[in-house]
Amino acid sequence: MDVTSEPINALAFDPIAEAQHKWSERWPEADRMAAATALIRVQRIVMSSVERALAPFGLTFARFEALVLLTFSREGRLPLGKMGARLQVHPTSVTNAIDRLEAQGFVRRTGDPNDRRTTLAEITPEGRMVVEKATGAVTRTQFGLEMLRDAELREVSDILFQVRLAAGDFRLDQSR
Amino acid sequence: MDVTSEPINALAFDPIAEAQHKWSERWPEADRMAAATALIRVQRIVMSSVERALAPFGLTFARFEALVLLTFSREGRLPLGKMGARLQVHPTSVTNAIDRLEAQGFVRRTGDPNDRRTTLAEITPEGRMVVEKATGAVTRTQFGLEMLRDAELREVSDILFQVRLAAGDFRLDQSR
DNA sequence: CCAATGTCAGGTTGACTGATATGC
DNA sequence: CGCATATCAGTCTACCTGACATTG
Repeated sequence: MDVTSEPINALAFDPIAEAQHKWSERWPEADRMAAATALIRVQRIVMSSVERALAPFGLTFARFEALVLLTFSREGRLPLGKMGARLQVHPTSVTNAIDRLEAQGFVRRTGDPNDRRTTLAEITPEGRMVVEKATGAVTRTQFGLEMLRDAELREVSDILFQVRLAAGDFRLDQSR
Repeated sequence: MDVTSEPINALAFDPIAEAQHKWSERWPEADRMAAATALIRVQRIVMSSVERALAPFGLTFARFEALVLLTFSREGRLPLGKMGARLQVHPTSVTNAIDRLEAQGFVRRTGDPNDRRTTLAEITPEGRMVVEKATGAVTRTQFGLEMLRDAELREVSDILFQVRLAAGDFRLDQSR
């Protein structure tokens, strides 16, 4: 069952507000707890919206992200290690994702003549076709955020930018 | 469009800002894509902060949430179905989480005399002790959101409240 | 009889650890 | 030699589907 698309059992009140109140009676940082919990819930809403759109194409979010990253690259291919760094996923997860995409015919592994340690993933014409269609489907779901106005989207992005920056999610120097 | 009003050199190296720019050249809803991606990344930051704090206690986030929910209940016990509804997780996930918590001695299953279909999970004294210590550890990590001020936390909670409401995450009526 | 509750079997996914082969 | 790159084996958590027994 899909927890977020069709609520199992809609609650008669906001569970986060309730938890925030009870938390504050015993522990500090209730506001932070509430924000963190809201982030976790909304991430599930977004994920489930996106994955529902991707399922008909045989793609998961992780594999979709990898394909999109390849279409953004200049020549449609990137070293696996670089993909992992950019997508912030574990090296073995990249190997796994590329394994599946290769089995589906959406990418193909190539050797890098300049550095024979590295493996390049290259998007195939089939991969380009599926990413085009899948992106259309994902865009039409609006990522589950159709109720937010531009100003709110920007607000969220701005605040979360600070979190990502402080957490070292990326660097401000030129290392690419 | 700019994601933030932050230093311009930061934008060039923020992978989300970069993706937003490239996305906008080919597809609509780039702002929504950027906000959705930021939500997913920050959720990972929050999760990893919390799970790192919980690991020494043998708890995962899901099991910790279940324990906290039980301490918030009047008598320290709740039907499994109700817990699933409150935590928005799949029934089989509740069964699994309670299985593990029971094996750890933090909860115990009880029958409900009023409705013999339901199973109650009841927190044990050991469960109360571990949740107290674990909550302290989690609170000290500030959920990975230590860089946000109160106004920003509230802003995030308010905007995400709209998302949760529209997604049917809960209902707003006064019946309890 | 039908609905609700919890459980179980079986499968997928993503992430992690530790070890390994290869090449810089 | 140390270090980087990718892979593999094995493990773990969470989640899902479909089925089932029990009870209201």
